Amino acid sequence: MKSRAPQQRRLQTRAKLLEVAGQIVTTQGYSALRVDEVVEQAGVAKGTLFSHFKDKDGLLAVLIGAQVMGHLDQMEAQGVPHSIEDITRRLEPLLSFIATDRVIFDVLLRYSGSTGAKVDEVITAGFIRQITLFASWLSEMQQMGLVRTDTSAELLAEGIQAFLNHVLALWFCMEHSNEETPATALEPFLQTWLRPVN
Amino acid sequence: MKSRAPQQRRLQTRAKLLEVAGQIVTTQGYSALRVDEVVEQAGVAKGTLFSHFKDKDGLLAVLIGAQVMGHLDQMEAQGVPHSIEDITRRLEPLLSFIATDRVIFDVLLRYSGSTGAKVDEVITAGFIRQITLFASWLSEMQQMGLVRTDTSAELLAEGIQAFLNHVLALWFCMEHSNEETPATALEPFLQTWLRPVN
DNA sequence: GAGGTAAATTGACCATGGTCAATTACATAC
DNA sequence: GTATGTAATTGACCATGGTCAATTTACCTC
Repeated sequence: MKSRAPQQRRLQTRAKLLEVAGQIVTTQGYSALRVDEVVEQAGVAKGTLFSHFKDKDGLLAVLIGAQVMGHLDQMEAQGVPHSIEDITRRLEPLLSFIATDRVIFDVLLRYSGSTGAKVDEVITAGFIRQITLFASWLSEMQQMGLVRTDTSAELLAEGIQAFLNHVLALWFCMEHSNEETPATALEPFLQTWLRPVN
Repeated sequence: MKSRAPQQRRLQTRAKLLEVAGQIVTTQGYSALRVDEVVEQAGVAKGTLFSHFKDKDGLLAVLIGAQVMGHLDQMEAQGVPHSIEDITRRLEPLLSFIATDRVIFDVLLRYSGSTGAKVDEVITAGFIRQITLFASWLSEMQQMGLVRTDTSAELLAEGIQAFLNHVLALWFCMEHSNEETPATALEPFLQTWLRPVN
């Protein structure tokens, strides 16, 4: 059960890997990231990468998690939405980010569950934070009579999550030649899900 | 635009591939299926498999699609549900099937969208049928006052789909040591989503 | 039944993620 | 400083899905 703290060398290696991977991602996109390219540019062996991250998705999860956290910061800073459409507006940047690349969606979905233990993972932490944020919004909006009160804010928050994933899944299956965005597809679901009863 | 009908030889090869693959799946499960094993047991070259199916998922999709169709037959045969809990009961077998293996869920999710064109694919056809079935249930239940009428049956049907995927995604992320099943997790969402408005 | 043509199949080859026994670098005790 | 144990890293190797130019097979026409 005892384990020493990691040495600086290890921290540097990890930082280098993330730096290189981040750079590749920003210039070429998530789906263009190759393990071989990362380790080559980072100047380490392949095995090293996999001693730092469980697998390629684990590396991606850290990068994606950071982006998601940034979006959550933005969302949180804007305060409680004034209406249901306002929720859609708040969600729009995050939705657009995920919609840019299927692998983002895949990684998020894979790590998404775990609304419970194992908070150590970045993605998991992001999801917990997201659900918590939604729930706090909804709780306040319930008190203001803006959303239904016959169901707990937590369940409503989870439902939003479900609809987010739904519209994104559809998004990736379609040719979206039209100007439809995931956010606009989300709106009717949120209305029906959250609108106050009578 | 002209193209001849496939020869018997081709149909036989395809049937053989599906037969072998189906057998492997039933004895070892979907996630244990290997392309090399299939082609070896089918007595054909690797390239042949990929001339019949776009990729490994394409092969899996045919097998999974058949199973899904079977479940839809069952569901349809039972007639319109008498209540919201009844919907959950109808859904339970399908849900359990998907819950047995992550790759089933992944394949279904990948091909799930396409509520539109390209009906040729098995999975797509299954999804369209599923949504249609849900919608017809809900339409009838609306008339009987069993589910809310302030939203179209089609949107409600899509929402059920979203919740199905949601509880399944959670299912695969958790250690389900407890006796919780995807179906029981689904119930509260369906209640909140469908319950008539006062 | 010869020749031509398109369908069907082949299998060597590639791309890519991931493994693990062996090796090197570091820290700590003496 | 030297020994010793552990952390960190290495890179040859493997597993597996997928490609495609070349080859074989079936069909059609004269």
